[in-house]
Amino acid sequence: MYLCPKIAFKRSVSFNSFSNLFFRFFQTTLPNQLPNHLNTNNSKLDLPSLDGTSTSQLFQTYTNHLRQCAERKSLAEVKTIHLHMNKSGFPHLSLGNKLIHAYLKCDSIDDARKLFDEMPQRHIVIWNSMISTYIRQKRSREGIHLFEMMVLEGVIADEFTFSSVFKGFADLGLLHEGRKAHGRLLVSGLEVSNVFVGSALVDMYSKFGKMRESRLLFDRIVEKDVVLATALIVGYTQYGEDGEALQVFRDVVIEGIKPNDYTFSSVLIACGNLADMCIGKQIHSLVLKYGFEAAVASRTSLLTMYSKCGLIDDCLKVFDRFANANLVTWTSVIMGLVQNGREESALLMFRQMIQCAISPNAFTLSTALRACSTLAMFVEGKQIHALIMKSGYNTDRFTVAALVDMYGKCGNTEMAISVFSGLELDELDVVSVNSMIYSYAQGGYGIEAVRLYDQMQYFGFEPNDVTYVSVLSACSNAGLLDEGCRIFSSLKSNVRIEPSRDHYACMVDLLGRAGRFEEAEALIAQVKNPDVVLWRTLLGACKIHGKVELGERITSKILEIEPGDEGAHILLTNIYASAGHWNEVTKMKIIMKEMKLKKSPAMSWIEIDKNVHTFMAGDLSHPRAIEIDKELESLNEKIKVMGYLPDTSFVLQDLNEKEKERSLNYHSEKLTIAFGLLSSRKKTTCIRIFKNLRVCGDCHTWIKFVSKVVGREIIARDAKRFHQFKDGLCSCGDYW
DNA sequence: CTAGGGTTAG
Repeated sequence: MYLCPKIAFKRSVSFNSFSNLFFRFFQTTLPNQLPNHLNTNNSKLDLPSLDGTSTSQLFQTYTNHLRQCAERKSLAEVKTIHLHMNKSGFPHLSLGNKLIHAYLKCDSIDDARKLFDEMPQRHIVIWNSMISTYIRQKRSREGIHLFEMMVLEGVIADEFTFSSVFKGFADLGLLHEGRKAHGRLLVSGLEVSNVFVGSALVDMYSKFGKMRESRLLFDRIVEKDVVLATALIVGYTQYGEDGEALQVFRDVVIEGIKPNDYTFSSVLIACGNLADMCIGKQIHSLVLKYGFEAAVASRTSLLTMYSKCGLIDDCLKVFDRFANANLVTWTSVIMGLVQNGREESALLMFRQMIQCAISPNAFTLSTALRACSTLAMFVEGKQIHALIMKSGYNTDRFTVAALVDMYGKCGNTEMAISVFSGLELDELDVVSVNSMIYSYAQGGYGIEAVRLYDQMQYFGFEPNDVTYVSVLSACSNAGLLDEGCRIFSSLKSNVRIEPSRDHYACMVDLLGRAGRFEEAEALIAQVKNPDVVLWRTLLGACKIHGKVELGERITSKILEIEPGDEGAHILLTNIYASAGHWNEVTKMKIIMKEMKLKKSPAMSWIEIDKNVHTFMAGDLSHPRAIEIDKELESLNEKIKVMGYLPDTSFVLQDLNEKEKERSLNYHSEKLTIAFGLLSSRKKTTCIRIFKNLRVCGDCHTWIKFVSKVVGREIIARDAKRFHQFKDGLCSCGDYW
């Protein structure tokens, strides 16, 4: 059927002067034999025998076949035709173009490039097609390289060229190069007369955050359209000028430009960023009016808008109307749930999504991890870690930061370290380092946190405001006063960061607990509008140091700012109680009763086999209360032998010694631990409990003894940090 | 025969 190469050569030499070159061109780009998988004997391809077929007939046949194959996007068929040309030695410049376009239609830009490179003359259309395909396929480097080659060869770029290259410059982050191309465009006079070119340019400047230049260009373009307007709107939303984005939207709609689903999704993002549910709802009704509710992207932004406005139920309603949600939509709704404090539902959704055979990506996984962190769900978190390892997202920096954060919040500093240290230096970023520092902080590893903070700067990472909060709270948790002061002064000399209340709060805590009240107060005086949190922190220090008068003074300051402040009342009551001023305690209780302020009751909880068991202080309502009581009794007997003495000074009620001891015995954390020990007798499992308030001093000592006597690791997360009890010692070093 | 804008993150 096919001609032998010799005959093909003979035929080819009889063509025009390019023929020799073209013969080589076709011969070299493809092997003579197609690989088996491509050599499908497709019946649709009916290639002519070359004997007795005229050149013009061949040309027609090839042209038709190429057009059809390109429409079918059948790469194999295009290759078969290409091979047939090779065998027949049929070369033709315009067929070279058609062949390249056929390859491009079949998404095989590399095959197209091979042909392109060997062409002696290239039409501007071919240049444009190659360049735009590269850039569309995210191979901007090659696209821009071709553009530069084109310029060097003296080919004049036209409106088609310009409308694709700017996206390439934006992708590669080459602002300067993009500007140079813009200069070339100015010479050509196409800048504002062609809306395709104009919107590409507006898009590029928007992506570089050059919103002023974007806006000036936009205003100069004569015939505006919806794509141009969307490019500008998107730019504004991405650089935090959401109000401006909405204004542009209003303006163009008034001018008669019809928004489409692309426009709506960006406008809805603006509403979400502004958390403006009023405008958001209005835009929603416009979406309905224009009939775009079914378009997937605008529905995703629609539900994100609702979740960012705090209307999580409306967000779920939108989601329920999705027939088959895609990964992005699922991820958005899971994210919405997490952001609105519905972590359990978020994890439920996450599981549902997997059941729908949709594989989570890095976005989904890090969101699910955030839900686990907030709830300190260690077991779930570990399962998601396994998913991450399986799906290969373990080098994604968002995901890794979320993993470190999850382990940190679950009190497993070792795992946080292990995940973090698995990162190569070039995979690190400020956020993952921050997560690690904060994990150290929660675990009470102050020295390690400070060391990592010093190291990160050695490796050229610029600390940000979160870094300072993390490292300062590490110092405050570990009582590292000198280090704290050093870091705080470095923060103050850092011109890029304005110290926030959080930073001050750490320092006030550190100074206050060290008993340096004057310095702490002087620090608060430096804050422009000191809020109650700062004063409350200092009030907490007063409690530790038994500073009754200072406590009273600070309380009145707090009540000036926030008359009904619950925390201040409770703290002052506690200060009076620990100083034994029972009359004052009674007065405070009456005041609080009159003001209808209620102390949030202490409670602890533990998760056993996916069930959460909650205990209040003195709470004997648990079904296994009798066993728990017995367990407590036996524990107390054992540890008293070892030297445990109940410290009744922590009982803040006016009771006699015996009653005090009894009250102490039924603190929620003790009940929870006794129950935990009852429920899991395996020595290697560690007991993990949570408490809504800070752990009390007597309980802290008690747990240390218990960890030794039962030979088990006990981890307690209180309102502020983790305590890891092991062999009679606690990771906090008794400073908390 | 070729061209421009959008959906999820700490």
